Amino acid sequence: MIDMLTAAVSPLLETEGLPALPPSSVELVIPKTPEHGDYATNVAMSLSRHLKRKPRDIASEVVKRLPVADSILAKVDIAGPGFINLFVKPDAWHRILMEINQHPDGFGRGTIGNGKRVQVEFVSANPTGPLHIGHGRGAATGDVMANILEACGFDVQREYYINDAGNQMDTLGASLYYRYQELLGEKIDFPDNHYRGEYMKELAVTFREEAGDQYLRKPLQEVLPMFTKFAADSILGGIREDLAVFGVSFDEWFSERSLHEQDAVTTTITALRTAGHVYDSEGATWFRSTTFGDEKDRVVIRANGVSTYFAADLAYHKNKYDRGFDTVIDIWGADHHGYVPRMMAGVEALGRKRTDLHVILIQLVNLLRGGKPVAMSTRAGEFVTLREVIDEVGKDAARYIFLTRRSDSPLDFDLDVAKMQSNENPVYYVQYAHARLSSVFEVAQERGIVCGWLQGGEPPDLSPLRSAQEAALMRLLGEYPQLLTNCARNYEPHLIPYYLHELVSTFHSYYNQNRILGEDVDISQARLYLATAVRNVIGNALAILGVHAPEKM
RNA sequence: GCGCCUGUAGCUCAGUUGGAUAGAGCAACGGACUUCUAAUCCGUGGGUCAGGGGUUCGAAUCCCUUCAGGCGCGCCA
Repeated sequence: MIDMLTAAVSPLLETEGLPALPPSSVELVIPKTPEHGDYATNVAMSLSRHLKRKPRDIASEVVKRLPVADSILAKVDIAGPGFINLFVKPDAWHRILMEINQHPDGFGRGTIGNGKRVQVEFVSANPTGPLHIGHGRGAATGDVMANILEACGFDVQREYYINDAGNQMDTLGASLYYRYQELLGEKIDFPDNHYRGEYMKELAVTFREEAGDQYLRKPLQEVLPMFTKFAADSILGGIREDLAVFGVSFDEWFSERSLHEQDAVTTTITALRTAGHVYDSEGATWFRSTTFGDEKDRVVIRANGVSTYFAADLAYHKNKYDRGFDTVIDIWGADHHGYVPRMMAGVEALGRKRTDLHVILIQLVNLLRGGKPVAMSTRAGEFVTLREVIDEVGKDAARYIFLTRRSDSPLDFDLDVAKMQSNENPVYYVQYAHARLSSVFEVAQERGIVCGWLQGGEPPDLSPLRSAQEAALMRLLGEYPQLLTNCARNYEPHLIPYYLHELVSTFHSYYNQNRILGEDVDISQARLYLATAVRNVIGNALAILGVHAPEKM
């Protein structure tokens, strides 16, 4: 459709001596009211400024060049200030159905990625405690973003960055050490700035089971590395397990420590120094991030000779690009937003474009129960873990709810609503439609109705699909590929739940008013074919969300 | 003090990147199961798009400003 319009408009532009249209300026919109056609475009109006002509005149020029006669267009109108309204022949909708049902898994898969290599780095929680609910939102967003990019033809890698360097690791090891001593009856004044969560006590019990009492009263310095390793390994193991239960897996678990071990931090700083982006001052080494728009320069090596976390992050991002990724997506908590400008500056200093890095910020999750906030105190080490949430409401509901908001706006997550098997819960609404559709085919089979296309046979005669409701349904189905492209281009996975809701609601309405398995064989066949397509697209979209599409509920 | 984000129906939020009469869900009220799943559907009410100014054919969307809320501003990670 877009190609056709562009083809009609371009010659007009050439005669006026103007450059060809950028593709984005020919936009097809689905109007709100049916009188405005199946599609509409505002090209005429956006051109009017360049051409210095009235929009309606341009519109009629464009319309004259549209190949109405032998195309999928039934009618073209000019309306309002210069909208071009396009009415599509039913055949066009039928073609969409065939496209879907002949390649159910391929439908919606696009090629805009063109095999470009993209890395999505997400969760990356410090291995100092179990994942909490906020990490869950990041996990769902990252995983689905990766699914979307894959569907759009990108070559995607999922990575978890393990912050296993720095003094927080020593703190972790010491925390375990103190809990262990406590367990063996020592009187310990547990230090304030250490990890005091309940999980640390449990870890001490496990440690004792494996190591016995041999470390009782041993000096901390002597045994710390072992305690640190044990704690980090166990906690990371738990994180992996929780993520697996949540349906999230990674291609690569990248250790921060490995960067230090390869001297990557030093190498990166040297490279930046050679390029003139690093200087010494006040005994420290600085990265001149102000060159690239940051508000002040940043220390990379402190006066005491120790490199900063940011220095490691520079090395890490250099490493990512060295591994051949064209684009890198980082998913961070929104409280890190102040960190974005310096990271962008770093990326540019490393010789990449700003657009080679995209940071998705994840806002807070407010956990509610029955509309009331669940008290969470990180200071006391008490928080609701991701695992507890999954165990209570299930993976599907959790994933879906995490994705029903734009990631940069805060999310209220009500445990009671997520569990509710009712219309208050958006997950069931969508899943129910899939189950309902599945059930139709089951009944069809019981009645001996043959759906040949399901076994690779020809589609039935689709001409009975003529009603406005059917057209609306088919148009929505046809929108799905465009939706995925939008999600990928704007890094916005939340559009999928909204799309699904609209598709499913249109279907439920249709289902209530029309009998799919009716008296008339031809109508039944055509409607079953439509139902097949609806089920395919719902299943497809749910698969991208990582939410189960049930046959029965 | 500076910076980023947010402000849309009673509540929670969308709004296709500047388009036509601003949309959903929940909550409220009234209806629909002898039928392929009522976890559904149909209908009703509900708005100064935080306020003000500007840009233009056209603004919830872009610019300026005021107000309100959240977050961030370390040689921490």
